[in-house]
Amino acid sequence: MATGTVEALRRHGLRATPQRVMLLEELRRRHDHPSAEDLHRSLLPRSPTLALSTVYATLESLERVGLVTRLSLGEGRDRYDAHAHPHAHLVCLGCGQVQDVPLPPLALDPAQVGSFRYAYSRVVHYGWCPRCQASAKDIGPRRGREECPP
Amino acid sequence: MATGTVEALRRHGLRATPQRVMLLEELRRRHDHPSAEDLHRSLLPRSPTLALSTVYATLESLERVGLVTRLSLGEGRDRYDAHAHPHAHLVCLGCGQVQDVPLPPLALDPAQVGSFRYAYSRVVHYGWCPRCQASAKDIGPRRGREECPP
DNA sequence: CTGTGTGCAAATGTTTTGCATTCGC
DNA sequence: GCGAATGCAAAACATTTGCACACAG
Repeated sequence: MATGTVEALRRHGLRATPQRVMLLEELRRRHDHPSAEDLHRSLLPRSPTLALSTVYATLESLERVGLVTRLSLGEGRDRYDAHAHPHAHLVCLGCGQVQDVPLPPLALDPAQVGSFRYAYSRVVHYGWCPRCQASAKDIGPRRGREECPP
Repeated sequence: MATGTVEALRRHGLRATPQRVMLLEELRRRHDHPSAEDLHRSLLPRSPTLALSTVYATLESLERVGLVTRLSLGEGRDRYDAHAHPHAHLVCLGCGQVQDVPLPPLALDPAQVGSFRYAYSRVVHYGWCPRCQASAKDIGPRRGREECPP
């Protein structure tokens, strides 16, 4: 299993250090869109000298070559995702959990984009997960968002 | 012109303080999606004692009642938008400028959302503006993003 | 008058940076 | 061996918080 990861790194021109292999594997295994610190905490038992700044540096390298995507959802910290297939994200306004959902086809009118050279799009849906619907107002929205059209 | 702003604030249950009026007017006038500090810098000449923390507090109030939208585009600081009509954003990967574009119709399959209570969606398109296409590699991407499917 | 909003300073939390050492290739 | 990556400490930055005073309604 390490093999696939090592090859992926090399194929993208990155040196396969143990930290990078470990981090990419962890990120490919998880589907909860962890933050840099989440990843650091998860890996520390297995690799007690792993520095948080190395996690950041590694995530930056992986993002630069396209193996990882950074998500900024306005929670104060960024989340990371190593799942390649294009998808949208569904965020719970109560507890902040993020799950992957299929990407609706985006009919992007070239006229919209004007003279921009178009690269890609990101779609995020917001709503309330079952548990947060139940616990009603117990948990306030993370970083206030009550309505907001756009 | 101040009148419309004052009424908008009251209609949403907010006290119409000079700071709130000034800030909402500035934000409604601008189309460049300024950050809290951009706004503070713009307003300081007109209101020399305006505190940055007041800008943040005010933006939070305005966001809470839906008069303002906060955008987290992964630049390290958030941007704000007071234009109500639903729209998507088009971000230049070179210089970071953000413009409003029409929102493509999102065919959101209810099954996708599972048991979430759906609230709203955000769509961001990325690309290169004409000027950054020209100056090719002069300016690196803000906070590295070269490809990235999702 | 009452309670919310403001200004100021200090704290918080995340992400970045500088630099010596280690290690992949 | 060479250059890139790591670990550690310190810095930088945006944002939040605590609290006394001011002011909108």
